[in-house]
Amino acid sequence: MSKPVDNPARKIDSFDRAILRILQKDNKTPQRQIAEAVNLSAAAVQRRIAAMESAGVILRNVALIDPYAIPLTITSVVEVRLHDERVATVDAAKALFRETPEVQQCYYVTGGISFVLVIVTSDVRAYEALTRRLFAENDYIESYRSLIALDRVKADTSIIIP
Amino acid sequence: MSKPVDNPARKIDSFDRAILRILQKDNKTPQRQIAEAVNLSAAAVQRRIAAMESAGVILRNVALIDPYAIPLTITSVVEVRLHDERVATVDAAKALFRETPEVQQCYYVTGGISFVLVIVTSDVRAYEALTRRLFAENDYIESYRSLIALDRVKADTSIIIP
DNA sequence: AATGAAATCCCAACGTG
DNA sequence: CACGTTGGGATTTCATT
Repeated sequence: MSKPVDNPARKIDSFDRAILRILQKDNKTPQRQIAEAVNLSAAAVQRRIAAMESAGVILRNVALIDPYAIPLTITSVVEVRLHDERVATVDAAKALFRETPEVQQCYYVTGGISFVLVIVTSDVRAYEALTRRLFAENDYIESYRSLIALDRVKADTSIIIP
Repeated sequence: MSKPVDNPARKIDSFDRAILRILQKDNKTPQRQIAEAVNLSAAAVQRRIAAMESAGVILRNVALIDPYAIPLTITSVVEVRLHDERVATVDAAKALFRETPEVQQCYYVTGGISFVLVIVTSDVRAYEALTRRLFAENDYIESYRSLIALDRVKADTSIIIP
């Protein structure tokens, strides 16, 4: 499982939430401006941000990149079914997906299938080659289904450049 | 479809890619340090970042937040099927998903289903209420299937706090 | 929690290959 | 046209009250 928080588990109050709401739109917003928006001093804002970073509430600060500009033109959602759900099998699959840069997201889910992935590649050729390597040539994967995205309607995700 | 790039379409060279690779891990990395890593001057790095921002290559700069800290404990992948694929119907669905904060991601896809959503809510009660409102009580949605996430194996996404 | 000082970083101007 | 160097201005960061 993924670890929720590093530190003691900080209590998030409404000030923290207000700050986070701003930082998730633009984390370069000046602290003065944040302070004014949430009715705190700049120093208080600064302390809270630092605390949330060390507590793991704020995981990372990143630039969101347009995949089409790289260009990474193919976005695909893939449903993966495993042969069995033994711990060793599931862990092996998780490790594989974690270390594959084209796999931008991976969820282990209930409901008939095992994993849902979001994959981004430069073109269909690369996509075809990747799915062959990841799924077709893989023992513990029973089946998979590709859903090619026609539109990334809402996808504010941190694209990893392979 | 969603707009790829605002400006003329900037050509991304290997310097830009190297810079982006750093910024998507940590966009607060000092320009001096980036400069040293990619063998450019700090000013050149600054110019390239500014150019990529105005060209829309860099969409936004955001903090990634741990949903469990908010706490938003339920992550779910939902497959949605529409009654028909007429433009008006599809656009209405897109608009609905765009304006619903709990819908963190939305892809319009091929392959038997219409949309794949990633939804995050505070608990199962909120999730139940949301799916009722979004799907069950909605004319143009034929069916949907919820896949509850047991593990966010890889999910470096910008969580929107509802 | 607020204030002020010090360090750091960002940004514009200029000059050069 | 893009890069590098330099200097001014702003912001973050830290120490003190």
